[in-house]
Amino acid sequence: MTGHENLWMRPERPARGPRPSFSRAALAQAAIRIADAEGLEAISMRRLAADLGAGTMSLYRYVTSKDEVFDLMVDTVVGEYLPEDRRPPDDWVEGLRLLAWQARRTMLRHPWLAPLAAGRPQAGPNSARLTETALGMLDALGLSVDEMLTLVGAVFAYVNGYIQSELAEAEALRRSGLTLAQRLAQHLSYIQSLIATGNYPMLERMTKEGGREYMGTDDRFAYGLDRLLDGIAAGLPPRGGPEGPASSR
Amino acid sequence: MTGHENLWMRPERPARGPRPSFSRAALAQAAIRIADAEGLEAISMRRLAADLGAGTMSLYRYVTSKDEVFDLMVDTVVGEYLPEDRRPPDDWVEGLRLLAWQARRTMLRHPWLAPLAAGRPQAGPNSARLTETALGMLDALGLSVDEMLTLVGAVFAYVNGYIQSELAEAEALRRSGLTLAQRLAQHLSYIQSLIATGNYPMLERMTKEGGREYMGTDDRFAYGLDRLLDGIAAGLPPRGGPEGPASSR
DNA sequence: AAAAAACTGAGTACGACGTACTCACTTTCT
DNA sequence: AGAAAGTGAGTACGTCGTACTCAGTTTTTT
Repeated sequence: MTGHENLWMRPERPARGPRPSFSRAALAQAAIRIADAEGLEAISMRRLAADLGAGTMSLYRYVTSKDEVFDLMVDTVVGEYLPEDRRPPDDWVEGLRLLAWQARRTMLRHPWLAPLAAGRPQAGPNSARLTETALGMLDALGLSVDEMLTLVGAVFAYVNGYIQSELAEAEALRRSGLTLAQRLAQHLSYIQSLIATGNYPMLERMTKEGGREYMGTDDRFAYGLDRLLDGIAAGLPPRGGPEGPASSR
Repeated sequence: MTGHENLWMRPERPARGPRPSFSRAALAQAAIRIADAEGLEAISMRRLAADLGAGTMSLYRYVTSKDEVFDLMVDTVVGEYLPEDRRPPDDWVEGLRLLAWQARRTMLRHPWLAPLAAGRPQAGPNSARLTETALGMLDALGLSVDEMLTLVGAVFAYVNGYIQSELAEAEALRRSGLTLAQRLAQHLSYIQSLIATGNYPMLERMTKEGGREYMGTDDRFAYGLDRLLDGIAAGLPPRGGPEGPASSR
């Protein structure tokens, strides 16, 4: 019961016995390298062990399940969200915007991250640093901790949601092996068959205006992020007013 | 090349031969029933076939891969987002808010939906109806189709992101087999060990204020959604102004 | 310095998975 | 009526996560 059932509380190195051949960090690095190069599904315990020059089952000395490998990967890479200079912008809006963009850049650099992180609670040291940093930006606003958490939670919900849908599209394209034009044409011909029923006037307009993709995906990301931050800022009390996150709804 | 490589364009029933014992819809229903009761990972082709009273490989007459089963599930359930009355609120903000809440309700009713939908582009008939409905709500605003898509994309990004993080927490709790209190205590003791380093003043404050969970998760969802809709509405041109989604950033 | 305790990494094995392939059979079109 | 084209069942293969065993090594204790 007092045992260390949590990855992050379990000591990396036991009190006695020979020193391990590698470390959790090395394990995470190796896994990240595989996932970056060949995608998440290329990671198997056998493959990972082979890359590390270890026996497959030896990995279970460092980690109790494959899932914990994923935990290590996520927490390691989440560290990249954090700006390198200790003191980010004073303005909290600029601070959160910066964090959001860093998150976006990181998730695009490691396309496996967004789906993986979305499916598990963030619990490692780097996630803690991230939370600490985000809350620190809101310190001067005079909100309760719960209000702050709600606020940054909303921003990260948007960021994760947006990037995931963006990546899902890219992934589907990659897996289909088609060119973008081919895929669009295929999708379009299905849409056309729906339009033929006469029940989809907006989709019909969509195929006619045909611009598509004229606004880059960076701009789309910025649009939603900026609107959300605008809305949050507008809803904050000018000074000690009654309009904090708690009183919404 | 003119072949039907897409699930939705492939005719369900071929021109000749005996009639199938069941339908794609029945397949989707069976899969949804399993996932609702036992989770996504309980779905295997063998299990699905057994539930349908069919041979395992017979499923591949209806679907070319397991992934297409997931496509069917997602599109089927996405249908539940749509309000049953043809004419939703006139106000576009109320319309989108309603859609967002319907999505939330559906995703909570089918906890496997959010992670699954996030990982694949929406391409089926019900997704098309959803897009049609959402765009229809914005018709009177005088935006271009791309601007509309950006707008509703932002809202759905938030909705998906929020619900996924909410479900991830619940899932982790379920899988750990602990009570909420136990899990919180465990998490807390890790946080405490970090705080002991003195580098986490905000987290320290967090443990002290200790309220936690005083704001329900429905309220948190509403907070971000309402702020986002506020921000979008505020950024719209009063009438033909220069401030549409396109000119952001 | 010696003995005991504890951890190491490699190997083997198991059950479950997605799905390719084969084949006797049934339905529908000509 | 015959032929074409579909049907569902069965078997088989390769891969996965991981439980278990065991000889060997390292560290702590006496």
